[in-house]
Amino acid sequence: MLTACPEIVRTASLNTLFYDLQVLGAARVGKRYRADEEIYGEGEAAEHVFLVVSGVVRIFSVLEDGRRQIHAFHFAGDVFGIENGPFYSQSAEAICGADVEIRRRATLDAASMGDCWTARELWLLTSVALRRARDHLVVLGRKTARERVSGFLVDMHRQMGTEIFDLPMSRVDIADYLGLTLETVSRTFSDLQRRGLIDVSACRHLRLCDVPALHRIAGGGGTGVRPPAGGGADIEQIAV
Amino acid sequence: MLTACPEIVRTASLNTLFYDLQVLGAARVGKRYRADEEIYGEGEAAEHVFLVVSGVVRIFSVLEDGRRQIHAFHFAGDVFGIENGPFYSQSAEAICGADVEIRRRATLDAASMGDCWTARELWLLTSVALRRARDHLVVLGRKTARERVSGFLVDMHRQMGTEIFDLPMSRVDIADYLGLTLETVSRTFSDLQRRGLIDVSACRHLRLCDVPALHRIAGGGGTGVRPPAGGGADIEQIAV
DNA sequence: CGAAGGTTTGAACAGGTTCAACAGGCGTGG
DNA sequence: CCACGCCTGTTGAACCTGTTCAAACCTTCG
Repeated sequence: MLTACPEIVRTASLNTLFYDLQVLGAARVGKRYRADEEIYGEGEAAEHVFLVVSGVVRIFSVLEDGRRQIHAFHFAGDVFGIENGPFYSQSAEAICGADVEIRRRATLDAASMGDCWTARELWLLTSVALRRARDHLVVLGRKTARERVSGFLVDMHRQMGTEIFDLPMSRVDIADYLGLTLETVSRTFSDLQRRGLIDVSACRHLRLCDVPALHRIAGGGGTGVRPPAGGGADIEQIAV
Repeated sequence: MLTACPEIVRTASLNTLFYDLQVLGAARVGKRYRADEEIYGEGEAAEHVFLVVSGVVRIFSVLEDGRRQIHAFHFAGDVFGIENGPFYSQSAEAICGADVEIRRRATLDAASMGDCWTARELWLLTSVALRRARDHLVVLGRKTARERVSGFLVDMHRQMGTEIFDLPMSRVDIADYLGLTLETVSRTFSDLQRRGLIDVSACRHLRLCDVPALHRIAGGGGTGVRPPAGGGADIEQIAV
């Protein structure tokens, strides 16, 4: 830990990849984005990678007729914008005011060519994104509105670390993330409140009164089925 | 190209990663799976990686109550079963009789530690899987039954390379892949046939009469929106 | 204080599901 | 060789979840 470089330490605590780049002497650029400001658009040349320092970022695709699917929300410490091909395959926008560290992708590419550790770090980040995307596939393909919203709240709880928190995103964002309409999301919130599972004091301000119950409603494990503790050779008997 | 080792050449034509492992002297194991046979189950120790040589494999998750979501179908030349963590996060089964090459994951791990090229190959494979998963997210989250089925047929067309082909998977598999019920898939097939877009002679045997129309119905690009040819700085104006 | 955007709620509607019956193909066995 | 049964797929009808359209309700910010 290089105490001579406090900025490095701060970044290091957020993400290993950016720490590596720091050590390798990559030029450091930070930028503040305002709410709803575009960070990059689908199809643009993928020349940078990003690290959320504060705030929240949404990654999404839009169809010709305007239908939008949000793939992921990224919070402080999350890296996004890693691409293997020449173009960004999704768009990214800040949801609220957000500080973002930016690095040249060329630097990263070069680093990963010469340093297996960096290459494996890239792989790890992509693997985690893939696992999440597949969990999300199960949600969008097979879960009901109530299950989706409950699972989303459990995820937010895990992210925030507390039962009481403010949602950084609007009902529309949640709807576009969960493959629903904003009305259905709103109705489901009201329903969960009526059942005493949550407490919506100011539409963005939530209190989860019964996380285990929400977890149960979400079905399985927040999103998708997690492997049971302690190996799983006996799982074969459960599988269809 | 080592003509002295014909097996290597064959494998090389299918996949770079497995070729690398071959060169590195990894023990070669192949296995034939029967239809519906499990290859691995979610939660099992992830000790192998697989390459489809012939046949088709489905990757999926199952919820407690039996709801199933198929994440992907893998055809000849596709690698599957690559995991970053200790356990498989999905299950895999052969859809029809399938020949599969199997390699020890430990070998791959060792290779990727010492050889950046292998590490980057792993990253590439995971990146492609991620891009596909995200395209699939848009389909499951935002598309209608007709769009899903049309997009699926276009994808199969791309995979098979011809307008006439046999579907390797059942209606249930297609439904679980597209987040629909088998009845809806069947009805949509009938509907597309009535409109003269496809010709279903024997329930598995298809002829796509109008691929461009199917592509159009699918909305955007088979699945998801592909970047336009030749850069895309001007895309910013299209993005929401 | 007033306007504007985000949210809630209501009522009608529709796409897809569910349950159920039927059809066709294929392998088995008489 | 044909009959039977099983499995897969198709079709029908009722139903339901979530959507759509519309109005009212905050609440926040200028």
